[in-house]
Amino acid sequence: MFLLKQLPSDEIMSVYARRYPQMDKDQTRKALHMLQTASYLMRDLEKLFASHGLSQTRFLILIVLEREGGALTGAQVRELIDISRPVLTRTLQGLKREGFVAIDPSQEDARAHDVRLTAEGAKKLAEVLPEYFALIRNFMSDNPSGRLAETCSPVGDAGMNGRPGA
Amino acid sequence: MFLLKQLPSDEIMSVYARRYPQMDKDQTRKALHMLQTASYLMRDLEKLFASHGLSQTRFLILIVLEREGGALTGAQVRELIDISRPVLTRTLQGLKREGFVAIDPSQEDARAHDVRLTAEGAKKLAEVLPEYFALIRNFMSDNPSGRLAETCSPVGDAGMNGRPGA
DNA sequence: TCCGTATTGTTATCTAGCTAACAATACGGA
DNA sequence: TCCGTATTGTTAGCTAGATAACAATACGGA
Repeated sequence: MFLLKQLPSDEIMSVYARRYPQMDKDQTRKALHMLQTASYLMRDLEKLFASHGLSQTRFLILIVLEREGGALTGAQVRELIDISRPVLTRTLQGLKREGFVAIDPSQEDARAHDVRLTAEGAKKLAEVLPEYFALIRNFMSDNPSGRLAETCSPVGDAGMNGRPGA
Repeated sequence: MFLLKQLPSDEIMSVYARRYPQMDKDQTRKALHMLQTASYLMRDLEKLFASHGLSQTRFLILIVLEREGGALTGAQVRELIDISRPVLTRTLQGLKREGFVAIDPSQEDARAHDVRLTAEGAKKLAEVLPEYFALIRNFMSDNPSGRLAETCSPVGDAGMNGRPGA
């Protein structure tokens, strides 16, 4: 997460540009703005997920299980989602405990487990997805992607979660 | 962090668009791509910071202290960086322990502390910033901001950190 | 003045990511 | 065959976020 409330002013950027020749002022401005915008969106999404007893990672796992249809082994899940093995283990155990996925020993490989979405898990997804898409739509219309590479507005301590540009 | 390796195909997006009328296909695609790109950049930055004994938050604190010149109280730091008070406390204690900031009781307010950058802290910034700007420049030229709202390339398990589009 | 409320910073405790180290299993070449 | 190496998943222990609850201090109106 990158939660600098106010991105560096043009003046400050120029100081750094002079001091560090490897800096590209325009690209840096775009990158910082992207980091900031994405961080706010991630935080909003995490909040939505949390209100449904999920998290970004839990949600992603359910989504890819639904997307792939049948069962996946842990290793296959990790080909789709870039998380460490321990995080996958822990997250799957939680999802299983709450009934959103079923985990059985794999037939082909005694080391592996087959993971699949339960009816409960599909229900949970169906419950979250409408709000998920609505959140993204609202966020993106408040933070138009044109602005995504443009603005660098000094804002003071604006309202709306103290979020600049929201 | 949002580390879905392969964003949903256009076909899958269409399925969801049909099922959930509140979804805006194009905005959703842009949002997911931004989340993915920003997550990879954040991870690269964290790695860079870690190699210098810093973290995103530690770095941001040092940067705003340098930017503001003089001393700031904790509350003032939190007007600039959107983190919780406990995180600020803990992070400042670490930075103090390692000599990057000095913390003294505030003259005007017995509750508050004045935080300022030490020479060590400034030196650390000067050591990290060239690599920081170089990383951003390289990242942005590998992930052009045009593509930032465009692509949705199915990629398989590409090399380069398994990162699609890098 | 002085009491209620707000602010500042800290502690305790939770979640969620990571790496390192490990056991169990699979696989392939001598 | 069978031994060295890969892979799969787990455990232990770290860092870094978050909230809730708290003590100390500030401040403002009765």
